[in-house]
Amino acid sequence: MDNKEIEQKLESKNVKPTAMRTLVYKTLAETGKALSLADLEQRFEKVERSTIFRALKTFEENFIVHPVDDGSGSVKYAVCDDECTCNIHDLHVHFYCTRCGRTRCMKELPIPNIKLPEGYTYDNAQFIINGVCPRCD
Amino acid sequence: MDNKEIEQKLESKNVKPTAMRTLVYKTLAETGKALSLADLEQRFEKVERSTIFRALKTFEENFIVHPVDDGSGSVKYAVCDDECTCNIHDLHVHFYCTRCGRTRCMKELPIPNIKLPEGYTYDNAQFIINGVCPRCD
DNA sequence: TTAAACTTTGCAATAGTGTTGCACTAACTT
DNA sequence: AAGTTAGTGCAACACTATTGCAAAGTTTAA
Ligand SMILES: [Mn+2]
Ligand SMILES: [Mn+2]
Ligand SMILES: [Zn+2]
Ligand SMILES: [Zn+2]
Repeated sequence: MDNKEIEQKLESKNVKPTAMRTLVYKTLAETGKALSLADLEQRFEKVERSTIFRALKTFEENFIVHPVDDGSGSVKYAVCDDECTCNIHDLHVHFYCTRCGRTRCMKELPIPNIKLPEGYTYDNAQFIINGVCPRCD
Repeated sequence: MDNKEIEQKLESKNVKPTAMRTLVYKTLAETGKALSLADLEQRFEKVERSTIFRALKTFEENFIVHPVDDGSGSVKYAVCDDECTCNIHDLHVHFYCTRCGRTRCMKELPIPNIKLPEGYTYDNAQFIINGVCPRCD
C-alpha cells in the first residue's frame, strides 16, 4: 500500500494525512496485526509517544482503526475494513497467542449473537481467545 | 455467608484462611460483582494494596476467583463457582455497564463454542459485552 | 503575500495499575 | 521455647495512558 493510497484512505475518513499519521497507518496496515503504542514506538525510534497516541485516538474516533484489549496489559490497534463503523455488525473475534504475544483479527469469525436477559442493552463487545498460534505451535 | 463458611471454603481450596483473605473473599462474595484491586482497597481503607493484591493472586491460582478484564483499565475479580477449575467449560460472558462501570458475571451465558481455523489451539477466552445494565437504564 | 487562526507535534509532567524486595510479625513444628 | 515457614506492611519501581503547554507547521482570508 503506497503513500498515495493511504492518504486517500485517511482523507476519505475525514482525517488529514500528515506525515506521522501516514507512517502509523502504513505500519499497522503492513504488519496486518494489532499493535500497541509501545510496539509502534519502538518500530520508529524517533517519533514521540504522544504523537503516536494522538494519531491512534484520531484514527479510532474516525473508524480507521479499532482497539483490541487482549489482556496483555496494553491496548492494541488494528486497521478496520473499509466500510467498518465499529458497531455490532463489524465485531469479530481476536486471537491472542500466549507464546509470542501476537494478536490477530479473526475477521472470518464474527462475534456470535448472544441473547441478553431482559433489561440489558448491547452496544459493543470484545471476544478474545487465548491460545497458541500456528507459528508458535 | 459467615466467616466459618468462608474459612471452610478457602481451606477446601488449600488456602489458609487468614483474617485478610477472609475479609477479601467476604467482600467479593457479598457484593456479588467483579471488583478491582482499587475497588477493594477503598472498601476497607486501612488494608495494604499489596496484601489485597497477593490475596487475589493466591485466590486466582487456586480457582477461588477468576479475573475479568473488562477494558475499564483495571482487572476485576469475581468469585468462582464451587466446582470451577477456570477451564473452557467454566467460562461465561461478562457484562460491563458503560454507565455505572459495574461488571457482572453472566453465569447463565456460557461462552459459545467457536471453531478456530486449523493450527490454532484454544486455552482460554474472555467475552465481554458492553452496554447499559437494568439499574442504569 | 502576509498576518491571523487553527492544527499538529514534541516535551515534560502526571495519574493509575500492577508488581516486587525487604524487614517485621504471626503461625506452625519439633 | 527455639527454629522454620508463611503472611503482612511499606516503600520503591516499571509501565501504560494521558494531558498542558509552547514551538512549528499549515490553512485562510485580507
Ligand atoms: Mn480486529
Ligand atoms: Mn465471571
Ligand atoms: Zn504465537
Ligand atoms: Zn449500570
